[in-house]
Amino acid sequence: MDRIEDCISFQVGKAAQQVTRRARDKLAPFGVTPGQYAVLKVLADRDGQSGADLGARLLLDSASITGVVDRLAALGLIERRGDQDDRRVHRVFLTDRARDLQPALDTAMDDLNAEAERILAADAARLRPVLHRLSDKDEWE
Amino acid sequence: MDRIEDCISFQVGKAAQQVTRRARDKLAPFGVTPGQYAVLKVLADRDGQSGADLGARLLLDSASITGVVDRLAALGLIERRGDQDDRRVHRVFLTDRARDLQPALDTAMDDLNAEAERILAADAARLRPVLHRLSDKDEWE
DNA sequence: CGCAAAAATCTTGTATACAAGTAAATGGTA
DNA sequence: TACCATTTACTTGTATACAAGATTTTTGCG
Repeated sequence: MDRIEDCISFQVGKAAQQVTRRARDKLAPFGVTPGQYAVLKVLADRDGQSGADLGARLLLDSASITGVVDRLAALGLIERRGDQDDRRVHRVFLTDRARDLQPALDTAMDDLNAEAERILAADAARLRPVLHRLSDKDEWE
Repeated sequence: MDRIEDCISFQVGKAAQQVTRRARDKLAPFGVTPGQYAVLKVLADRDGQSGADLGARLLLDSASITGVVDRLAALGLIERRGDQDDRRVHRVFLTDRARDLQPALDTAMDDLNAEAERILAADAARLRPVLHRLSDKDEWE
């Protein structure tokens, strides 16, 4: 590899950076970041998940989850409640404010996906499984 | 989009995260991060570039460049020298230590690329132009 | 039962990335 | 020439992401 631009890690990284930047712009009017949106989205699917649940679903370690959940709590979008049976576990619940906000956030992200699909055109269908393979740590040796 | 996993921004982001994690592991024995490697690689191509040059090539803003260059300077891998003609400009030069290190870093990253190509197999050739389109801000409306 | 291993969360420190704003220097123009 | 917009780099503050480690609680095993 002579040029950094030919390095696959650079190429994937820059694509992600650009897409994330777009997501940030789309979500900014609602005061939410892409990472925060991801947590809200997972909780909308099933409320009251633990930090470990969120980390497993979003492929993030416990420190990253703690940070995002802290900020969502400060925004009044989620609440932490201790689990009754296992006192190590803190479960995360959406507030009414988060539930009110959700449709607008989903619309913004649907916009983003539509733009990406337009750019990708016929390659969109092929791209997804490829990205999935790269994301899977078991594929790496 | 019902699930965050179907969101293109999530998929690209997680692929980049995994690849970057691999790059970090490959480069860690040499005390260098992926971002630092990118700057060294660009300087190996042409020494003495300005911060603005580096930012244009690596698609980073001036604050990010300042940070990476600061840390490379602290590691003794680069030196800043003021430009004679334009006193706003600080040019960045590789040290001998960086030049000695470069071949090992390139080998590590070549390894990473080979692994990625193995995972991507027949899709590798198709993936690159697609990522390039996603990275290009002019493609986005 | 009692204790070591494992699990869940949080803390601290490092490295990006970006927004917004500052200061110094340059350049074009009236 | 005087002045203002632009450019370059730096600073500050926010948000990730991860490594490493501390704490609390649970679990499994002898």
